[in-house]
Amino acid sequence: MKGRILRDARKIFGEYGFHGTTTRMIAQKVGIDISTLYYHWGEKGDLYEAVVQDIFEDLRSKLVEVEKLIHGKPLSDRLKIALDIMTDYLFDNPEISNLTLFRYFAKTRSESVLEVKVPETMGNIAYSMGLVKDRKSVPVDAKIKMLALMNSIHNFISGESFFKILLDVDHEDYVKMVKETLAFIMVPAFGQGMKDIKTSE
Amino acid sequence: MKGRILRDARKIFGEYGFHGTTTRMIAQKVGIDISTLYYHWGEKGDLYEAVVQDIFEDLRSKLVEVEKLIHGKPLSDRLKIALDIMTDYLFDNPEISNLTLFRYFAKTRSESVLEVKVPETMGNIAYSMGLVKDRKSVPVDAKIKMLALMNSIHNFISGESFFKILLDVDHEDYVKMVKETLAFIMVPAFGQGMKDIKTSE
DNA sequence: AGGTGCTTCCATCAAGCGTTGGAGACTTTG
DNA sequence: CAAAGTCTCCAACGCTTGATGGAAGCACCT
Repeated sequence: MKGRILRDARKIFGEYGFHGTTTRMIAQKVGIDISTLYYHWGEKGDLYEAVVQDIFEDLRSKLVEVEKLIHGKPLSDRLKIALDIMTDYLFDNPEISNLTLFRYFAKTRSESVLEVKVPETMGNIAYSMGLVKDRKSVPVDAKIKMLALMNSIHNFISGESFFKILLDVDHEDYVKMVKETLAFIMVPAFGQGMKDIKTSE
Repeated sequence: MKGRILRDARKIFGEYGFHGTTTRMIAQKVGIDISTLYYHWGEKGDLYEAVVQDIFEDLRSKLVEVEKLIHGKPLSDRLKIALDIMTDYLFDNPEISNLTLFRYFAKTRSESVLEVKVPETMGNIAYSMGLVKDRKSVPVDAKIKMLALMNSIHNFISGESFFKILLDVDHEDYVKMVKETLAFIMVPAFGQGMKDIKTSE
């Protein structure tokens, strides 16, 4: 039950954000009384924290999976494959993108432990992309590039409902266009700008 | 007074989003009673619509200004200048980025007339970037590229408070890094991928 | 059968929300 | 000077919110 609540809370929080979500909405989605929800998770903020923690872990383990998959391949292949897999994964779990962006852009009320772990993750992505040689000491300019990369994907996932109407395409075409656009932008940038580092491998 | 309310409402809505903002917060910021606010603007949703409309017009007129400035210049210069000016402008008016992203990513409750005007704007950007030759008939793949471009900027503006801590830099360095990163990613992409169109000018 | 611990629901609370009515104050008009 | 109009605030409304206390159900052990 505790897990079921967490799973449904993810979706609701992801759609409406922290303020836009009410505990009653979550309880209704699960099909239980609100007091049952409070029994298992305590206050709303605690549940939210747990949800954020949860999606963060999911995202991180997915990134590890991708890293193993692309290891050893040439740079532009690595990037294309990673983009492809991550895009598919996030389209299947849009709450991850939604909540990540919510966390970035909406006013934070209480600083959590999570914020320390995000840079670490960005460093890991930079490493598996071959942008840096040492996982431990990642320069800020590499981190901010990975941030831009990740956010571009998140944007397209979270904005789907809006952008789909705007571009007047269906889901299938939208997914295809997103992948093409991401490749169009990212491959030249990271392919070219990184050649100096690449040759030293 | 009506204008003063609009100006302050922009900031509050931009920081906390629609649900995160209360009419009392806005009134307090302006320094008036809530009923005065209601006297001038009616219900919260109407004020919010007005705010969104307002920032949209601001953004559009700024884009027109940029278009005039870069007209006739070679492509990579156009892009660099446009990025530079828009980044500075949005750092000065972060509510524009905040509200734009909020509108894209948070659940919409009532479809507005605005949504029809956004694709038109994206088409105009694509035109002034030299991506398309005809302002009237802009293909979807050009629009989605402009969307990606604009969103990348918005992301860095809206996420500043979060990313600044994450990267452990101050405002000045952050702005510098953002500009470098945007140029790093966008210039190769649009410089290379667009050469075929460029030559036909 | 009775007790114990865990889980669920009903009823309810105080606080905060969006919103409104009405009474004053100040300016403009006759 | 009075009347009309414009603006502002105080007080309050009904409703939704996050949150809780207590009773009922259920499985398990003795």
